[in-house]
Amino acid sequence: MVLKVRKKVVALPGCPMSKCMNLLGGCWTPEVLWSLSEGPRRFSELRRDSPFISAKVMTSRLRDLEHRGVLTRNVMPTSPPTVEYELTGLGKELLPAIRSIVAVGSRLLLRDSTA
Amino acid sequence: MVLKVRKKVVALPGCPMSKCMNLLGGCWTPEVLWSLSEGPRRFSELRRDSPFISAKVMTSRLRDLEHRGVLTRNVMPTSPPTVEYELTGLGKELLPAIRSIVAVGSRLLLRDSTA
DNA sequence: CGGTATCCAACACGATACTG
DNA sequence: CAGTATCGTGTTGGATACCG
Repeated sequence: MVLKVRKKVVALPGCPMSKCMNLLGGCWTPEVLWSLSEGPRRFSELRRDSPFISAKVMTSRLRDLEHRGVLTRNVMPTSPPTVEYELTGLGKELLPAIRSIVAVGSRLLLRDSTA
Repeated sequence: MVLKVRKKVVALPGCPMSKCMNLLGGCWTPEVLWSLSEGPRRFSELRRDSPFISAKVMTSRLRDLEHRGVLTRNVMPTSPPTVEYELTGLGKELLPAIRSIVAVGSRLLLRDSTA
């Protein structure tokens, strides 16, 4: 099992920050979005990107994001079913925030290893 | 009671995003940091900024952020005790990410009202 | 492959009451 | 003013097993 830090995110509707945090505040949500940021990916690819996310949570996160219009789910009618997830315009609008988060995180990591 | 959306944030150590989300992924954490972004504030001021945060959560959030080095807690030896919270350098490093989040959220709100 | 259903335990939150 | 302690509650995520 992976070391985990869990916290809850509660947000107030109508405020900009909440508007955004509602979309990316979910458990593992930023990771999923990040995986999708460079193009469409399949379910199993996403799972490989983030092996520590259980299938249940991955599914629920994807469904959630789909309902919120952040990504689309395309089922290809192949013999072994293939499903592709892709960010929508709305999803892509979230990327700057995610990139900022990653950028800040990277700086913090550097700082740690430097210190 | 306020409409709430709750989600958990689980993060993996060693990855930039987790590094940052660990710091601002907590419940109400972005709101608190945002309140502090323009200068030191007292406990009661913070509570007024975000009336929907219970005292217990506010305290725990502040303690947490203090331990992580995101903010400092200064107790002034006045007769009614006065406590001021202020962002540290680390805390200020998080602001760009928060600003991005707010910026994206604002755009999303506009989009909503326009649509 | 891409899920879904069930069970389960862990938190983390809100409310309340009390303190220096 | 600025908390802390306690209780009760509910959501949520992990694990496991199963399906088209």
